[in-house]
Amino acid sequence: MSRVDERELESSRVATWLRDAILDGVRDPGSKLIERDLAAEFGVSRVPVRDALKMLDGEGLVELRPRTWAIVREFTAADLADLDEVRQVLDPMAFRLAAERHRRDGLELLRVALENEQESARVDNILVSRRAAADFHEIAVQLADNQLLSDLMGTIRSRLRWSLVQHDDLKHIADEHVALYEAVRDRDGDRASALAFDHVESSIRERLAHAVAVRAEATRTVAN
Amino acid sequence: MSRVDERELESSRVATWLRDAILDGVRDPGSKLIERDLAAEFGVSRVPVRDALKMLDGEGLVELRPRTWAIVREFTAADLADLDEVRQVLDPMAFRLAAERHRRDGLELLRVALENEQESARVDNILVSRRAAADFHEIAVQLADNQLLSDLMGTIRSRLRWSLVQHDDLKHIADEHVALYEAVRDRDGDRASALAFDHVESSIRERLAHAVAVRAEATRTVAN
DNA sequence: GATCAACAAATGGTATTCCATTACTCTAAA
DNA sequence: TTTAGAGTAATGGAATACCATTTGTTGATC
Repeated sequence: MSRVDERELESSRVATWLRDAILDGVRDPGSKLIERDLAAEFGVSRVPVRDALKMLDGEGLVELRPRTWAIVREFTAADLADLDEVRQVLDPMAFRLAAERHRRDGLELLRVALENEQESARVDNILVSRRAAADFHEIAVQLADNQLLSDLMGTIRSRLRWSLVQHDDLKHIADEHVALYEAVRDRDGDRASALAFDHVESSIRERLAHAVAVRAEATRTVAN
Repeated sequence: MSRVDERELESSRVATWLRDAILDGVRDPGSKLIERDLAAEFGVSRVPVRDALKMLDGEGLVELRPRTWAIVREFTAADLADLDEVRQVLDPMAFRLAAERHRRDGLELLRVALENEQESARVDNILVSRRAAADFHEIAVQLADNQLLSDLMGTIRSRLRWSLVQHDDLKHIADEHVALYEAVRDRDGDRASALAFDHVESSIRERLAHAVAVRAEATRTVAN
């Protein structure tokens, strides 16, 4: 039942394994990623590991320097700011197009994801809610029906997932998603676009508040 | 003098070779890319060829299906439309940020690229002018000082280069670049953004006109 | 004549091996 | 004690070999 799909490539499995390890914090930013070690650890040869590292490099999760070991990408505040700026143009575009172009079955998928998100946010199931929120975004991008946009979003997906760990006002996010859904459903591109912009702005504000809270907590701890 | 840099990776050289072959039309869209053949043709083993195909897959120039041969990506009208839509949000963003953040030495680079473009457009040097126009865009993206934006633009650079082959009103492009440069120089983000949007729109119109002209020509030829 | 099955050829995925380059360490000299 | 340098270990890049999967073709059957 839970047996792995033999058709999936080893390199993809290694990539998934490594990606989760990095995003779950098992591998520290800046730490070495040595092909031979990873290969031995995962039980494959170096070739699929190389391929996997290439993929993660494309996603921006690892830094692949020529002729020396790769390292886990260190995300800085500047990286987060860059991501926010890009989202501020791509998310409105995605939701505008989704509103203008969605078909009935696609809208239904969006609705289901939204319901999952609301329900899990209501009962404070952080992991499921985060996942559903990510699904909501992803489905909206699909509805936009622009393959290049989907590809670009795919390359920043891991970064996004990483940035989401930074804050967690799930109910607030779910509420904004409700408004976004309604704009898409009503085929109101302008409203969807504006809401998406606001959504990014509010997530930026929330992250800042979160960072301040963490810093205050740290200061308090030091003081004691 | 023109001796190759031995420090550059073999895979990068293969990628450059293949990329140029595809963009120059030496390899037809849809044609097979067989690792063994490419390796023999370029005189290396399959390994760097595999790596190169991975890179070009990331750039959207080749389609890499699992367990069977890769093919040269076939660009459709839909692909061009997708590219235009993405440019309509990323280009304004890039020029707005470039206007707001540029430093003196960066602006100087932009000015030099612009002068090259104007001069070569004046004497109808198509190749140099296209190259300079591409440089102008690329430098502007650098001035925007957003690493993620640079990366995303990098992934669509090959597509852009491909789409540029479709039209060639060089002087018109150069004129619009002059206006863009002035907005950037004046640190007028709003104007730069609006001009960039118009710039994309006019390039879309021009391509359409070009396509219509080509089709009319074809019809005339058939009629004779 | 069309269709499907089986076999053969071709192809990409992976493992193994070797090599050039890089990073580390230890020693000796200032 | 610090620093420069040589020697050594470690690492990624590339070549080669082998295997599983896919594709193309041929022939038999309906």
